[in-house]
Amino acid sequence: MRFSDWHVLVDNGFGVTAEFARVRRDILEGIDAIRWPPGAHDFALRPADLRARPQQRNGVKPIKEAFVSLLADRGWRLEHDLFDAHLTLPGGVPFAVEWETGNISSSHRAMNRLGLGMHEGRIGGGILVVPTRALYAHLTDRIGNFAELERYLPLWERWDGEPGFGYLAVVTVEQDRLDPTAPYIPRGTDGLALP
Amino acid sequence: MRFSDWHVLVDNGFGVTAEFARVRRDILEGIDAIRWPPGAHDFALRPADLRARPQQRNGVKPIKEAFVSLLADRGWRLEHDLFDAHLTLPGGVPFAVEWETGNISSSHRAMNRLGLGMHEGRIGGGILVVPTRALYAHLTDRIGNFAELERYLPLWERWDGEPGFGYLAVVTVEQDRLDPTAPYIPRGTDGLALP
DNA sequence: TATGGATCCATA
DNA sequence: TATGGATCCATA
Repeated sequence: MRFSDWHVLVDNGFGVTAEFARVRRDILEGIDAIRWPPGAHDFALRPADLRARPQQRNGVKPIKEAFVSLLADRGWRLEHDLFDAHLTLPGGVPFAVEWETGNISSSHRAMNRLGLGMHEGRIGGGILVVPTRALYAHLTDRIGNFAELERYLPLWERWDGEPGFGYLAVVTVEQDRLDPTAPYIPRGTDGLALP
Repeated sequence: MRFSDWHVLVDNGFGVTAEFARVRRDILEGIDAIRWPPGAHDFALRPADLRARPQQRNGVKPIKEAFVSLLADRGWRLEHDLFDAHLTLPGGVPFAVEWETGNISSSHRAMNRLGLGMHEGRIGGGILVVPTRALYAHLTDRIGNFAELERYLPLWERWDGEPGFGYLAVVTVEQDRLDPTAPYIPRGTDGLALP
């Protein structure tokens, strides 16, 4: 999958550290590891067909697996009840990453969760990964997406400079290309996994 | 329906004004106007049956109708693309109310929407109405509820004292009583519901 | 029981 | 097309 943009909302200086360089590299490599169809060398998505009845769209559940998997390989801890993944940095401060392909409203909760984590001193910073609008158009309806989150960014940028709020960014991802011959990513509980 | 609690998160002094007294009265009367079954003198809810397959629960869509209707009668404006209802106060500042029976994550978005409205100066304050956990237990699964929102309140209380942030509260509501002989509130066909 | 999510609906 | 919502799912 293709990394699109990195929107920094809060940065107390962490963004220029070596620790950050490592976080950034892990996340970019995690995004790059996402492939479709299984075994492909990139992420080629079958376009949604909104005229079909019922509409044909790609499901989202399997998408993040390769991402989370790579982070785990890189030493990140996966604890579903906290954040998708977090890494304890040399200074002893956990840094969290949330991959958000739930409903757009769930992205609001994820941002608030990162904010609360910083407010309570449980994490020093975090990143939310969401689809661009161009990717969103082909996935399950109403999935989190940057375009819709964008007008709320000023609310979260207010945290910049507050004690405990070390770093916060929204990272966007997109398909490498559309391919009408690719299979749709299965939806629902049929349990398909990316390799 | 029964008013349960009024949790004030932000108050720049609005809470002691005559305008606030009017807002409060309208909201309390709006809550009181919610009845079940239709035509009843109170809100008597059939208990959810979580052992049945599929689970039997009450839908939420019709619940807020009487509330919103009463506010409209009291001069509040209903504009679905902004807030459920808002009232322009003598000072010229709109005050917003959101009735939240969407998913709990949608309650996070609603709080952020109120915050953004104050940040941008479009409203002077707002109120979010959500079910208590006791009401939540009998409604569509994962509906917004106070218990689950509670740990995030410190995040929104941080807005207190900030310019533009006049007033913010979370108001909770609950059934008057459970009644096994009452009909279930009908559900829609959203999400994964079978048609 | 508790929490994060995934999916489809309604309407402007 | 855009936004808020409503409904079940998976799993600890």
